[in-house]
Amino acid sequence: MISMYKKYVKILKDHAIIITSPRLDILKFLDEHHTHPDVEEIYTSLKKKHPSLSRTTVYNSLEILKKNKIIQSLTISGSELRYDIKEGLHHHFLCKHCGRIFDISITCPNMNRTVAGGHHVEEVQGYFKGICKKCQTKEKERRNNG
Amino acid sequence: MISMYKKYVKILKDHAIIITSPRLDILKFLDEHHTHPDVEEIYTSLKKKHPSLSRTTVYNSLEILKKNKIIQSLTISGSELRYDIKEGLHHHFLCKHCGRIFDISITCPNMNRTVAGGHHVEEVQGYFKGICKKCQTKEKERRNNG
DNA sequence: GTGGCTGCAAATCATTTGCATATAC
DNA sequence: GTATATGCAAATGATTTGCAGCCAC
Repeated sequence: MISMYKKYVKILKDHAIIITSPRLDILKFLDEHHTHPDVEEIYTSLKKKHPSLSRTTVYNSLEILKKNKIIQSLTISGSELRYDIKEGLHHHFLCKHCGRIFDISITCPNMNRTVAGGHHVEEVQGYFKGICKKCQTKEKERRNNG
Repeated sequence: MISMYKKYVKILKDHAIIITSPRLDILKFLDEHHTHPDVEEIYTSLKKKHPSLSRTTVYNSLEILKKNKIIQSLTISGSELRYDIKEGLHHHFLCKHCGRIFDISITCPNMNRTVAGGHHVEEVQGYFKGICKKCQTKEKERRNNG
């Protein structure tokens, strides 16, 4: 049981972060759900197993993981923050129809630059918005059948 | 006096948007302040000339200008929305030190694509974060003098 | 043992909503 | 004249803060 968490214990240890179950659970959740969940989704899902969990702890835990660059937050939705395990450089696509966020592997030489307009760049996020593959297909089917 | 607004009257007319003073004022403000202000800054500034102005109207006006693609909103700050007159494709840089947002003229062939990962792209925003030119200079001076 | 975390309740901040009045066309 | 915009106050929703008790080290 505990061994399932070995991977996440190591990540926290490597960053000298105190090991607590909320932190392990959140890390595990983000590692297993690459759907860019918001705080509410994470909270609701983990609350089932750990009824004493509070939203505050979710906020705090996400914050410390973010400060240690283990995860990142996305502002692409415009309302709530969404979270993502940081693995390799990738960008994001938001479907205006279904609201889902997808990883995009487009790379851009200019987007990896550490200097832009004379400013020192530490982070880059590319946000793409439109209609996702699945919603386009559904729309076509709707037109053909209707 | 009114002639100062001719340019903005035309923009609204061209988009078949009803002409009202809050809309003209907001458009003028954004055209003259390329600082990516938030609602509060716009509201506070215009309230001086038009004390009856309400925040709701600022929100409503920005919304209709955005729907007509005359302006765009940025989520780069992570808390409040910031607004920008839409003139040519450009991206944005947020200084983590002073909080200012700068336009970045970096272009990227891949970022203009209308298809990404099979999804249909309608909008693209590139967000860069780090330390701006001015804050870097200040920091250097501080080190040299201190 | 103790500093750092957790969890609750209350506070805050940006934004939205409902509705009466005013205004553009 | 009528549809639409404005402005106020109240509601909502995400996030933050203050603080008491608990747990990892």
